[in-house]
Amino acid sequence: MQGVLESRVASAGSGLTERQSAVLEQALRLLVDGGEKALTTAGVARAANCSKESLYKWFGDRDGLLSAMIGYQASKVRTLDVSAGALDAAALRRHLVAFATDLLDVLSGDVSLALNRLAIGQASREGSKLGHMLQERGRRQIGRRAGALLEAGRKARLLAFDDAEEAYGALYGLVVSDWHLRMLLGEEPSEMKRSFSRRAERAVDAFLTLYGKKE
Amino acid sequence: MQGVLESRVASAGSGLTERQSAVLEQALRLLVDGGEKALTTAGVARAANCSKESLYKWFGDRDGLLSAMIGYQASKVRTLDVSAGALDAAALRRHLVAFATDLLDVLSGDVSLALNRLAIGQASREGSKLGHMLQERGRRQIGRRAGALLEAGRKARLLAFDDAEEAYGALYGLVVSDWHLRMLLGEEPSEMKRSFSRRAERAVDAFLTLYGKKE
DNA sequence: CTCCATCAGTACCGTACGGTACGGTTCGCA
DNA sequence: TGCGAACCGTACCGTACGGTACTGATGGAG
Repeated sequence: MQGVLESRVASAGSGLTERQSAVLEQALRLLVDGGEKALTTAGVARAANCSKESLYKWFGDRDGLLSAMIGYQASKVRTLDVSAGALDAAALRRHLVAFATDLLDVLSGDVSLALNRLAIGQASREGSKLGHMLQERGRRQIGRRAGALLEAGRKARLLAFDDAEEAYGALYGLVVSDWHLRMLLGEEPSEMKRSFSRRAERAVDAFLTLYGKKE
Repeated sequence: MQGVLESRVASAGSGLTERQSAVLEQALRLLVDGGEKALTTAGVARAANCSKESLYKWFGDRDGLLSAMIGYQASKVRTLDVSAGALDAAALRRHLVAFATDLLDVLSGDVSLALNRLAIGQASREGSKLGHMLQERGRRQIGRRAGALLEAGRKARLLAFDDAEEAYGALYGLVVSDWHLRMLLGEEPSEMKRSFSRRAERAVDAFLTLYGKKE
């Protein structure tokens, strides 16, 4: 009992035992390697050297396991906040390019693609609970970083926009375009990844053309 | 035998009998209503009043059925080509707005979302054959319309761009942003659809700011 | 040392699905 | 009228999965 408590404290604060986190790690690995079809309770139990009974005790249900996987992965990705230092045009551009590159890197990541595929596949049936989780934990998170960055740019009179949401949408669209969908559909991302930085710069330049304040 | 031949001729030229097209129609309906989980061979047979044996005879396999569904749906969507008349700035903008609105309408359609979800769910396992089909039959198609439109704009000295693919990517991103993904994840599109036309106009204005030739 | 909780491993159950086989029916054709 | 192909409806088979129950081992608490 006490042992469990210690482990729970030692974990990432997600209310998960180290053991449970390790199980989720293996489950994510299975999902990445073989898709949802490979994510069976027996498979997870075998891969993680635990019993199915424990799986059901910890996560209650297969859906509970999926939710826990999303929550666990989201808890691992920490988006560093923008340094609130004084901004000039060059620094803003650098920050925007860094944001764009990070965005492309995150979206093209193995685990991100696998979880998005999982949630999308689950979205048709009633609930789309996983979709909401991904949306809330993922987009909200990265949207906040972008929002803060854009707001800082406006405060420094380097950006001009009325609707921050619209500006963020334009930035996102210019950066990502249809690449995310193409990767979700299985297009090999190895070719793409090389041109990420160039793509990020081009997109940021276009964004600055649209929303940058000319002095 | 002859009857089959007649029916085949009478169909949309996809090499499909009317009966088979009707079956695919029911299959699409099942997929839209209940997702991939609801798309069972027995379910399709029941919904289409045909026997499972016929399903396997016509489509060979469950994957064959899925491929046939994508091909059938793609054959139904015909993208009207741009009228090659003389373009002025207003006409170009109108055409671009029409394209953007159509794009949003297509992407938010029931069947499109369901098929994309299906292909994405299938993408992790070996092949991603469905993903390639969707990519080829869907995006190529709509990309050609956009490409022709952009090229016409350049010929009329209304647009300026070096890389047509890049310009198309910018247009697509500005129009769609992350809405497609959000709809795929299950976000209710009823709210969104109302603002499609406004969104299309805003996106086209931004695109023209980026690539429009100032006179 | 004893008790008790937890957990791994496995066996088990019900169900549902993909795929096949078979009897009965319709319909074009000779 | 009789033949044969296509087809519907259904029954059937093997398998695989989600979920449960049981057994034995481990390890900490009193």
